[in-house]
Formats: sequence, C-alpha cells, structure tokens
Amino acid sequence: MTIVHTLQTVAIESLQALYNQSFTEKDFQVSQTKPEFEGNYTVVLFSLVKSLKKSPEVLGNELGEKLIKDHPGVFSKYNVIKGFLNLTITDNYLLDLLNKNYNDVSFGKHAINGKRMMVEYSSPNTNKPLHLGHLRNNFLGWSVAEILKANGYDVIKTCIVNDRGIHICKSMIAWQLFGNGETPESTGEKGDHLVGKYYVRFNDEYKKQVEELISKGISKDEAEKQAPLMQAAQQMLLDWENHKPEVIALWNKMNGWVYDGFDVTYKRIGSDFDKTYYESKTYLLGKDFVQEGLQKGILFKKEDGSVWIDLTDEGLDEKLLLRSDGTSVYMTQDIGLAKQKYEEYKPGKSIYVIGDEQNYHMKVLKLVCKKLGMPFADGIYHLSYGMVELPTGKMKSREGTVVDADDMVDEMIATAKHHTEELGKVKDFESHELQELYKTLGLGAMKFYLLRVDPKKRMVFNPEESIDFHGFTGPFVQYTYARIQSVLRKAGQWSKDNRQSQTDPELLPLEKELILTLEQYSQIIEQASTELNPSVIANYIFHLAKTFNSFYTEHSIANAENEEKKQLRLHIATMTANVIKSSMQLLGIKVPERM
RNA sequence: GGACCGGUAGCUCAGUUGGAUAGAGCAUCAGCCUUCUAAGCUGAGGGUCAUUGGUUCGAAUCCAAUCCGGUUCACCA
Repeated sequence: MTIVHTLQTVAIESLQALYNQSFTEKDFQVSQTKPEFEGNYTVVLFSLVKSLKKSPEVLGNELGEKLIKDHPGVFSKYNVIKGFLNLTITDNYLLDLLNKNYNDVSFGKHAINGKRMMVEYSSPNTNKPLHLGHLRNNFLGWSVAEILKANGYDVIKTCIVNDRGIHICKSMIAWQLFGNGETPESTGEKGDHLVGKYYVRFNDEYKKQVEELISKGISKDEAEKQAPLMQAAQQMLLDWENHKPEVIALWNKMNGWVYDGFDVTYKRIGSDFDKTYYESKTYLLGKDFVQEGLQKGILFKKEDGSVWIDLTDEGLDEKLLLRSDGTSVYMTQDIGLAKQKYEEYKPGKSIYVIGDEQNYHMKVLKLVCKKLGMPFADGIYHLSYGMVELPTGKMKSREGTVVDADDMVDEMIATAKHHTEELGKVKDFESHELQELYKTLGLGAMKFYLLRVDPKKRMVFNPEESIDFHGFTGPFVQYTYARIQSVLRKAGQWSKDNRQSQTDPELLPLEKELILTLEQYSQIIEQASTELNPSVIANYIFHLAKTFNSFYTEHSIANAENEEKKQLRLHIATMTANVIKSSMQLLGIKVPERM
C-alpha cells in the first residue's frame, strides 16, 4: 500500500475513533507538503471542519496526536498550520521500503486484473509515407498500451490500415501515367516514399488541369469534377470494387511497396501490433445491422433510398449510414469494424487513438452504437490528440509540405551522433555499440518530446528546438541512468564489504526526498492509466532524475561518510536506476548503460 | 451560426481534480570540474493565470458572459 493510501485509511480510522463519524477518502485531501513547511504529507482539514464543528487547530492537533500514537512506525512528527496538518514520515518506514524494493525491477507495477483492453492506433493510409503526426499517434498508442499492461490489463494492440479508396487510386493513376515503370528496386527509394511521390504528383497535375478548364470558362466546381485525372481515379475505384484483375494487380503491387516501407519505419521506431485489420476486408461490414436497425425503427429511410439515424434529441444532426445507391459510408464501416473487434476479443474497453479532428465523428459513432443497442458501445473511448503543427503552419500531405517520419528519425539520430562526438566521451566504444547508442538517444529524444505534452493539446513542433538535449528531455533522463550505472559498476569493483549495519543511519533531506519520490511510482502508473496520459509518466521521470542529480552532486556514494551510508546510497541509486528504466519503458524509450 | 477543445513567464509546457507565497525546461545573467560521467549542479531576474462578474473560509482550477485561436458540422475517408 502506498503512503498516501495508508494515510487516508489511517486517518479515516482515527476520525471514526475520535469523533464517531465515518468519512471516505473523498471527504478530505491528502497532498505532498510544500517545501517551505516541515513535513512530507499534508491532510487538508477545511472540509472536515464543518461536519465536526471543531476549529482546524483543535482538529489538527487531535488527529495528529492520534496518528503518531497509533502508528509510530509510519509518522514521527506533525505540525498544524492554519487548516493543514503536516506529517513527517519516519526514516525507518522509508528504509524498510528501500530494503524491500530496491532490486525489484517490477516495483510499482500492478497485479494482473483479468480485464482486457484494446488499443487501436497508427491507422495509416497506404497512399503516402508516415509523417510527424503519425509519430505522435504511434508513440501515444504504444505508450498507453504499455501503461495499461503495467496496471494489470491484458492489452491487444490493433491497427486498421486504410488500404482502399479514392486516395489510393490517385497514387495509382499518377504512377501509371508518369511513373515509367519505376519501382523501389529500380530507384532505391523506400516503397512508401515512392508511392507518396506519385500522390503529390497527382495533385500537382490535377491542379493544372483544373486551372486550364477554368481558364476555358468552366466553373470551379465543374472543373474539379471534369478534370480527366479525377475521372480516371474515380473509374479506377469502380474497377477496383468490381475486382478488375489489372487494377487489383496494380493495387496489390503498390500496396506491397508501401507495406515494405512501413515495416522498416515501424521496426525502427519500435511500433508493433497484435492484430492488423485491412479496410479492404472490413469495409463491407456493418450493412447487416442497418437492416436490423430499420426493422426496429431506430433508423429510417428517405425517399431516395438512403438510410439515416436521427440524433437531434442529443443535440446533434441526422447522420447518413447508407447512400441511396446502397453503399456504406465511413461511419457504417466503423460500426461494423467495432462489432467485429468486440466479437473477436471481447474487450472491456476499446481505445481509439485518433486525432481531435475526428472528435465529432467518434462521438457520433459511440452514440449510434448505443442507440443500436450494441453491447460494446459504452466501452468505446476516443483518445483524442491535438495536431502537430510546424512553426510555418499546418502540414499538408497533398502538397508535400510535411515533416516525413523517416527524415525526422534520421535527423534526430544524426543530432545524437553530433552531440556525442562533440562531448568526446565514447572513444572506447565499438562501432556497432555507437550506432545503437545514437539510435537510443535520437529516438529517445523524439519520443520524450512528443509524449511529455498532454495528448489533447495541439503542439508546435520546432525542428531546431526539439533536438535540444538539455533540460526536460529524454537524453537528460538517459544520462542520469548511465551515470548511475557507471557508479554502480565502479562501486562493485571497489568493495565487496557488505556487512550489515547495526543501527540504521539517519536520512539526510535529499536521501529522504529521493526515497519518497521513488515510493510514488506506483501511484503515478495508476494515474497515467486512469487518465490515459503518458505525459504523467514523463513529468514524473524528469522530476525523479532531477532529484537524483541534486543528490548526486551533494553526496558522494562511493566515498560516503561511512559504510552504512555507502550501502544506503548504493541502494537508493540502484532503485532510482530501476525505476527510471521501468518508467522509460512505459514510454517506449530505451536507456543506455553508458553514454 | 451550432457543437467541442484550448488561452498560465520572452518561447515550450506542468499545476495532484477547490488549498499554503502559481512551478519546470529553454533563452538571459552570475557561480561550480586534481575526488563516483559537467548531456550535470547551485543561484538571480522574469506573472494582471485572456477579460469581467459570480459561488465561499479559500479560485489558475467551479459557474455565467465576453474576447482571441483551433477543430468540426458532406451521399469524402
């Protein structure tokens, strides 16, 4: 049990004993004591004052007195200032915690709870390579899955590949017309980049055709419809749906190039999935429930044959579910897929990591499923994240003004190399070890940068500022870890003298602060899970690393004042390293043994 | 126009669900390497928490209105 939980429980018991009134954890707050006051944890008394009809001073003193008397192993001192009861945790409690857990690599993680969660993320289109926005999505999805696992959930990671549709046909048409038979092999270009190039090419040429038509006096709307390229793309989509062999063959070939490219990128950034769904295989799902919904009177048909759902009671609009020609729309497919996912895996909750531009869509999806009486409706959760923007404005993949994911990774790794060489600390490293280190640092910096911000906030990505390796960054944390490992390696050589100390040493302020911070890890994991927010972890690790660095400069570990202190500090350092490694893992970031 | 999200230091962000004198990083300035990794540490300056009103012992946090920015409201996906 964590200190905060213990304090809550014990305080409730004491209040019951003292005043014969029962309270719950929500009736009063427990927080960390502000540094300017004495103590470690604080009970805020104001909310109790009313129901107990006592002054905060009297209440604080009576409660403080009782807590110390009944639990001398946990609390050593108290003081009351205004409505705040500040309690000091005993050194023995913390030393005991340290001794029990310093070498436990799964400290802070929670036991398996038997519940299943699905996390859907990444969801790429196969007409272009991954960009910076996808990176935020991938890192978020991966990290949330890891955080849920650490809380005891059984997690299924899924990906829905948008491998069909007009946008794919655009790349295909452009390649047919302008490609001269280019392949990844012939050009040496990564498959997804090659296909993306033709997607941009399509839009360039299309724009020219539209302008030409407009100059001939045709209206803009009309020109956009009549442009030969667009007509060709639409014809191709029809041919695809009719399984025309040449089109299917081309589609298979070009998608294959893209998948090869994605595999390289995913492997590099450390993304993977337990189950991949392909839209080409699922887009026809969901039509059956429309019939059912019509029969039950939940859906209605308009004169032209299109099928709708009325959401005006909920303050929303009417929403289309089947076109007048009987084909399904995005929403219908999504409902079908949601149902399939549920039937296959029966998750208690299904988390969709999707950008906030789809907030409305996801809200409607959940509502429609609910109206249709789908059992999984309540489990649908949209983990919405803000767009990643550049200082120059929004990224537009149609115009090719995106930060490409592969380029970004290359740049981060190159920067890691540059910084490392400049510091000149790695002269004895093997070449393969160096390559590994640059990758660890570069990717670590990027993941940390994208995950340290609250997901729902949109963020500006400044390429120059983002590769700063100082301060609140991944490499700062990685450096702290490598530093501890270095100390531990050397300490192991110096001394095998492990004699047990008779008297426990008294903790110095920084030692105490560090152990208290380490103790909070389990609660942080819990909080990150309930909020589905990796930035909680990132902020915690940074705080922990910073606290350790202060401790490190202030107190010598190897040359401690005496043998007891040395052992104590080695334990603290070991546990700090374990928690850093474990928490960075939750963000998908590796830590180097030396750097 | 309706709905949803955001506005905190020059910049990028925290702020424990209503608590004590609002905190970090970057940038600026001043210090610290003959001792465990200086990618580090210590300190200084920098704030009308968008604005106004309300709720109460107490508001960056809750409510209302206003201003600014964003997203969305397709027989596109």
